[in-house]
Amino acid sequence: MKNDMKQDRFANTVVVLDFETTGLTPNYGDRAIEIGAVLIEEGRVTERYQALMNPGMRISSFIESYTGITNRMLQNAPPCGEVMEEFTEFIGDHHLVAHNASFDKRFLDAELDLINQDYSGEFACSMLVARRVYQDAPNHKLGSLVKYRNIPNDGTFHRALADSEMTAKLWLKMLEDIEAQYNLRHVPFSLMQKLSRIVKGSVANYLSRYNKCAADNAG
DNA sequence: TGCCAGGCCCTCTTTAGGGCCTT
Repeated sequence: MKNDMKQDRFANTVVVLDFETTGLTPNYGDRAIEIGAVLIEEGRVTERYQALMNPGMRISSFIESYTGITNRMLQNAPPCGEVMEEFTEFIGDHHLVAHNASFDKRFLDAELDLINQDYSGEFACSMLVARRVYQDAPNHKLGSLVKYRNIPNDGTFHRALADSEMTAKLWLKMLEDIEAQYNLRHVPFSLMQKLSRIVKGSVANYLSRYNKCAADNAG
């Protein structure tokens, strides 16, 4: 715990990303059709990235209706490889956040594999943290959590940049809520990763120990 | 056109099953 606190005391810069895709799994040939991402630095969004990409196949009517992204819109979009090449520059070596991160990580890994690219940051999942921190929420879908915490939004959902902006606001709200509720000055990325993994009901216990450790370090 | 997954978590559990969440 002490090492975590030293390691990233000042490293809360993260890229929050969201993919729109042709389906649920790259293992069955699904591809990314849109990437949206924002960079959070010092508790605010400082940069944005959004791009449609042509997956080389027609997308289903379900996806057209779910995302509002049509085959026509993708017709003249650059190919996935071209966009992902550019996107790797955006993410750099930052840590990464996504809502249900295992989904976005699978697509990021699959698309980057195809162009022999990689990334060095670690993932954290806003959904898993929210399940711990907002146990009274009706459910932990992104839209529900945005409503639950009264996070301002323009009503756009299931588009990559809008969802990544929403996830970023949720992430910042969770940091704020955790800091206020557990009297913490700073909640580093690694602590958010840990919170998503501890068993239900032990958030308070874990943070109380974390607080004591912080006090010992200060002393 | 319609289908497909996987990690996490809870419980009526651990030699398992099913819901949640993402598109």
